[in-house]
This record gives sequence, structure tokens and C-alpha cells, in this order.
Amino acid sequence: MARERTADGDGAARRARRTRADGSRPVTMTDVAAAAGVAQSTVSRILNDAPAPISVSPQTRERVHAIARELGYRPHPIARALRGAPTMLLGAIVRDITDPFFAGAIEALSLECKARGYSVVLGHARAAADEALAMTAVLEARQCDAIVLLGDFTAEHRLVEDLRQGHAPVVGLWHGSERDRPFPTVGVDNRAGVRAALEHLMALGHRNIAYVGVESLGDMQERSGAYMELMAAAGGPPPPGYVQTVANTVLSGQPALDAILAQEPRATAIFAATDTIALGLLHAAYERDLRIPEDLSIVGFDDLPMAAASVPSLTTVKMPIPEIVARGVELCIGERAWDGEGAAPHVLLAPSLVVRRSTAPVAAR
Amino acid sequence: MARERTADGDGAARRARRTRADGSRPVTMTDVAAAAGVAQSTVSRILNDAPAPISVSPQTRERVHAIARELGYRPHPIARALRGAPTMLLGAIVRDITDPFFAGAIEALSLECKARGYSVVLGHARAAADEALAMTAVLEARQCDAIVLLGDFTAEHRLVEDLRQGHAPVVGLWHGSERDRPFPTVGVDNRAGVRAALEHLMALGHRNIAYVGVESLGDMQERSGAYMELMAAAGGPPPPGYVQTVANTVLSGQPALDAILAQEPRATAIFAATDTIALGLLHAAYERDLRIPEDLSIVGFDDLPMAAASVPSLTTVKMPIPEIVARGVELCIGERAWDGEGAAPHVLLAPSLVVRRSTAPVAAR
DNA sequence: TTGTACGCGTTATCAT
DNA sequence: ATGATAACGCGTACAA
Repeated sequence: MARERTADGDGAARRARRTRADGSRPVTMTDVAAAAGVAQSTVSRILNDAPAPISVSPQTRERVHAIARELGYRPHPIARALRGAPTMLLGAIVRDITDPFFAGAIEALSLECKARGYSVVLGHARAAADEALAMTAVLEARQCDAIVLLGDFTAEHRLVEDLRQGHAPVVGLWHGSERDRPFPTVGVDNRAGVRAALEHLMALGHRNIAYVGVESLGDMQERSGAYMELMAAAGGPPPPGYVQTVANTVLSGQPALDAILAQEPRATAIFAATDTIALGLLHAAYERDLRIPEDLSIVGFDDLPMAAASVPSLTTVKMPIPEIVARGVELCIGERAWDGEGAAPHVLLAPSLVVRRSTAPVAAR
Repeated sequence: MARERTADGDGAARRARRTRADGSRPVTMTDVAAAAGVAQSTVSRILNDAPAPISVSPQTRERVHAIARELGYRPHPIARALRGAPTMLLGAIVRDITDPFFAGAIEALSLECKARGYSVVLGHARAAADEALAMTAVLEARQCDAIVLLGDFTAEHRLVEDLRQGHAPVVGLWHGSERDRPFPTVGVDNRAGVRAALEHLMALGHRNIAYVGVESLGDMQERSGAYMELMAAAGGPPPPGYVQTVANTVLSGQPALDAILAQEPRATAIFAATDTIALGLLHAAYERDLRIPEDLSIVGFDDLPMAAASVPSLTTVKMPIPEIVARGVELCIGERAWDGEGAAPHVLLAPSLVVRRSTAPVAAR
């Protein structure tokens, strides 16, 4: 019942916020002022290092500082925020926290924010039904100074619409390449990445290159599109069975591999849309007693940390995560954030190929 | 310069908070009240579903609701919070976001919080020097209703002290098993996990079981302690070279493996303190042309998602992450949160062994 | 050099 | 059934 829930939450919070073990309550500026025998405004000025016309008696200044320390005064960020100060909070809405790729992105985001004195608030919008919650929980919150979208949310019209009506700057990372962007966007040049991967395989003599894609928008669609185009340009389009589309899980490796190997001519290499898929393929191949790279070459995309330590280590397209995150953060809370004038910027960063041990020249038959 | 930084942040925030593309400002209750021709307090009551003696004219109620919707009114969480409402924010301080284990924990935490209507604020305290920052950034913030420590922070005295002086309930997950806990703690029964792993190996005939530990406190120390004890109890203590202590990275696998294999009698199995280490060992063994599990059995700890998809899949001790997180959350923001009376609860959950394909009977010589 | 007073957007307690 | 009003903790013009 709504009533009960409210009462409960309120009570718990009140207890948490206003009392502690010894029954005391948080020390406010007023408390410090009273103890020091000065006005609250004086305390405010002293503790904030006198912004405007510097003027404080060294004596009272020292006294106030001492008392504040002694009383264990701590500023109340919420009161500050209410006054218009930045909350130093950056909201991150991520489609799937489970995805190790986004885990890495969150890590990078957290680091970048930390360097700027910001903290990260996490939110999800996994299922479509969750839009509302994500919206009300994090976004509706004008308590974030800015919001970063991690992944492609172009299909979440409601969320995007809500965001643009909000009052915080928004930036989308890996948010696909739609035409009319309501906010700045930073992503990777998928086409360049796919080209690098395919050229690498072709230089090794591979012609029968299959593809395992992921059922999603944005990046994933761009990658499969680039694969189709580049394959068509280099000797004709691949047979239909060469293209598999699966969920982005390591477990998808097995069915995808089975389907591809059932196809003639037999593929000598597989390009996976993500490292997660590629690692799943490695595992599936092992379970089938297929040797990598002797019997089959595999290339991934992302360069997850695990890609360097798999068996065998994975040749992959390295995603410039830190750079993308840095650009994105700069665009929403940086000194040169987008001012909302004109078209929203769309930054595309270049990936690079990392050759490891999951690829080899095509076997002489 | 402090001055410049303040001015900058303030300006950006003011711009972000108070204006948007069309130059308008957020719609407040006062705005709605004015438009509806009623008092602001009336709007408050209506929009909050009349907490006390229910009494609102259906007409005005409907009108206010309509106008609020039309104007796009959204409550201001900060103002609410200032009034004592819970922020519905839970602070998570994690030692190392890079660690996939904690990434999984954060995921679980995020899910658990979401179910309760909370959002997660991320903070780190990687290096000791960062304590202060973590403190001021997230904690100093009474803006969190509660704080969850992810990992062992017993050595961070300053942080812990700061926390206990704070006004938000704190709970430590995987926080080690020190004596005097200033706050509730939830963790895993490391000894039981180690025992399960070693008994599994011994049942397979292994006697020469080496150990790769991680240089850290809490859980890691408990695991190495349990290993030493259990080995001693089952046939005498292992030779010194059998115990390696490394950083918790996949890259640590190679040096650890080299060191262990240089030891006589040659180990037939290795127990790794974490899956990250175990996966690194898998990789290192592959690079050395060692077959797993034929030449060497390997057991990990944690059961990371990747453990099921490695080559070969990894036998490991499954960490009950969701359960631990759920208990922890319950202890700080749940209905039955610790009331601060008496000793802080210390909950220990049991892990379970997951047998996969990285372990096999010791080879007949 | 320091104190007074007001407002940020809410909620809650009085009156009416 | 609804309107005025006082906090919440802080920053800051303005007055002294």
C-alpha cells in the first residue's frame, strides 16, 4: 500500500539522516556559528574561502575553522544543490550492466569523472518496460549535472524524448549513427574496424569468412552492414548461412558455430561482432575439438581485457573506450560542452586491429 | 585556481539546471499552483496523494493533475531531500572497479537496488591516497541513504572512521572477518570454499596441490590460511614454492605458473584464489603447451561468467554474489536494517563447488 | 569586519 | 476543502 511504503521509507531515512548511535544529529553551519558566537553567514564565507571581496578577521577565521573541525562539521550537498550548485553527479544509463564491455565503459567513465571531481550514478533501462523507472529514478532527477547514455537507446523513444525535455545535458556513447541527434554522440568507426578485421583475414588467404552478429541496433547493425558490403566488394556476397545473428553472450558461441560449420563451402574464418561472441566461439570450437587457429581463424571486436588471456589469445579490433568516454564527458560537463546551438556534434573515433593468436594463414588443403 | 574552478562549475550547473534550449526553466509547484489558481500547498497535497486527513475536491484535484501534466511538472528530488525525504541513493565504494568480480557485484547491487527503487552511486578508493577523495566525494555526501563497501577496507582506517562518524548506515561486503566491526558485514565462508576445492582435487588423487594467492587482506588471507591449514592436516604442509602470491590479474598467471612448475615434486594441480588468476593460469599453460586438465588440474574461486566459457571451462568455487548483495542491502536499507544496538551482525554465506573441465584425475605415471 | 534577511522547491502544520 | 506559513541548510546581496 502506498501509504505504508511512504511511511516506511520516510521513517528509515529520517532515522538515517537525522540521528546516529549517540542520538545526535548532523552538525550544521548554524551549530558552528552558535558555538563560535558568530553569524551563520560568516561561517559560510569562511568555510567557502570568501568568494568575493576578501575580508575576514584572521582570528574569527581560525576560530571558526577550529570549531568546525572540532564539531565535525560537514557541508550538506543537498542544501548546496538546492541553491543551484552543481551536484557533481553524472548519471549513467546503461542498457546492460551484465555486458563486460559496458562494465569496462563504466570503469572508464568512473575514472574520467573522478578526475573531474564527479561521481557516477548508475541506472539501467534493460527492458522497454523499464524506461519509466529509469526515467523517474535517475533522470527525472534533476539531481544529475549531466547524463551519459551507454549503448544504443534510439529505439527507446520515450526515454530519449524525456531526456531532451530534461534540464541536464545528455550525451550518447555507442549510440548508433541516426540522422537527427537530439544530443551529442561519440562512437567508434565501425566500418573501419570491420575493414581492418576483414583485410587482416584476407591477407592471410581467407576467403570464406563467416560472421556472427548480435541482435541489436546501432553499432551492431553498422558492423553487419559493413561486413556485407566489404565481402560483396571482395569477391561476392557470402552465402546466407555465413551470417548468424545471436544474443550477445558467450553461450551463443555454440549454436552460432554449429550453424556456420554446417554451411558449404566450409568457412575458414569467423568474424564476430563482439569479443563476447568470439570468446564463446573459442570455447565452442574447443568443445568440438576444432583447433584455433589451425582449423579456424577467429576475430573479435572490442578488445575486452579477457581477449589477451583467452586460449588462444584473441585477434580483435580494439575499441578506444577511454578516448570515447573522455570525449563524451567533455561534451557534457567539460569546459567546452555543447552549448545546444546548431546540430549536435557527432564524434567518431578510430579503432585499431590487435593481432594475437586466434588467426593464422588459411590451411593449405 | 580555486576561484576559477568554482566559478566555472557554478556557471555550467546554473546553465544546465535553470535553462534549456528554449530558455525556459523547470516547472515548479508554484507554477502549477498559479496556473491552476490554487495555493502551492494544495498542489503539494494533491500530487502527493493527501497523506493525512484525506480531503480534496475531486474537481480541483483533477484540474491540478491536468495542469501539472500539461505543464510537464516534475518533482524536484533535491528539494524533497532537503525536507528529509530519502534520496533513494545508495553509495557503493569499490576498491577496484577493474576487477570483473566487483563488476559482477556492482551489477547485482544495481539490480537489487533497482528492485527497491534505489539507484547506485559509484565511488572508488583504489589507492590509499584516494581515501580522502572517496570520502569527500561520495560519503561526505549525506546524499546517500546508505553506503555499501565492496571489498576489504579494514586497512583504510581513515575511511572507516569517517564512515562510522557519518550519518548513513554502512555495510561491508567481502570485508574480511576482523573482530570489532563498526558496521554489519556480509561475506563468504572462505574456509568452506577452500575445503570443497581441495577435497575435490584430493578425491581425484591429487596430493601435490599448489596455490596461487592474491596480495590482499580479508578474503584472500583467509583463503591462503585455509589452504595452508587444510594441506597440513592432509599429509603435511606444502613446500614453500607451492605458494605464490601475485596481483589479481590474468597476466599474473604466467609468472605464477613458472614459479610453481620449477618446484619439485612437480605439482599436479593448482588452486587459485580467484578465477581471474585461474583464467590467467589457463592461458599461461596453453602458452607453455601444457594440457589442461591432462597435465595439470586447475581450480578457481568466484565463478565469474567467463569461467563457464573458458578453454577448458573452469572448475571453481561459486560465490553467491546475489545472495550476499541482497543480505547486505537488506541490512542497510531494508525493513529490518541494523538498528545500531549491540554488536554489528556478521553474515557468512556458503559457497558451492562447480565442477567443470579444468580438473581431472591425477595422471597415472 | 560581520550580521540580517531572503530564496532555492518541498513538505507539513497551522488556520480558515 | 483550501490557503498561509514555517522550516530544511546553505549562499549571498545588502545593511550595519
